[in-house]
Amino acid sequence: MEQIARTPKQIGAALRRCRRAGGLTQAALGEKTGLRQATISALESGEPGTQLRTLAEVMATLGLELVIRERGQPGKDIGDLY
Amino acid sequence: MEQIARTPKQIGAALRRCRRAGGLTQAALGEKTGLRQATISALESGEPGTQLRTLAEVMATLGLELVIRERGQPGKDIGDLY
DNA sequence: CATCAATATACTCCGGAGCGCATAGAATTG
DNA sequence: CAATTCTATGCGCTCCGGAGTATATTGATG
Repeated sequence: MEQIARTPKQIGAALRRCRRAGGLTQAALGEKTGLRQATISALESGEPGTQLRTLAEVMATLGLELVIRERGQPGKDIGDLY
Repeated sequence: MEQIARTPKQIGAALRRCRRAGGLTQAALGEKTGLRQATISALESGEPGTQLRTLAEVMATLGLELVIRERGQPGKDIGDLY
């Protein structure tokens, strides 16, 4: 499941889906990452002030990585979008 | 060119390559984004405290997007096919 | 419905980001 | 080399994230 994001809101939404896919609650993820549940909530809600450290911590714990690429590259992933 | 990143440092390094690929200086990117050149510098250096708003602003200006996916999906990555 | 789990909000405190501004240091070029 | 461009760093300032803690609000579930 590759999720595309360009804004903090989209990033947060994607992370939320990944967390839920792993059957975790915000509190549980907070435990694993050493972050407060409220911080997870803010991140997933797309608070633009959230720090990269928080994003990285959550991604690492959820086993995720980022691909940085130019916009609208119609690769094969297009199919995964719909 | 798809760049993979898991840490603020790797994110910053990737953005730096993208900026340079576009022939921009930090100052020029700062102009376009409304961010200080020092802020661009910090982001590219991988300061973990950098905010998502800064990342998003820079990505938008450079015409980039993120793909959030699970770590290490070797075969699925068709990016290196062309 | 009632209840319990999950998520969002609120408060104070502290630290650090990003601002304007300025400059030091590094890299590039002639 | 020197000269110029680019990048990193410093200071004072304001603002807000995240910690700790607690409580609302929302969402599932029986």
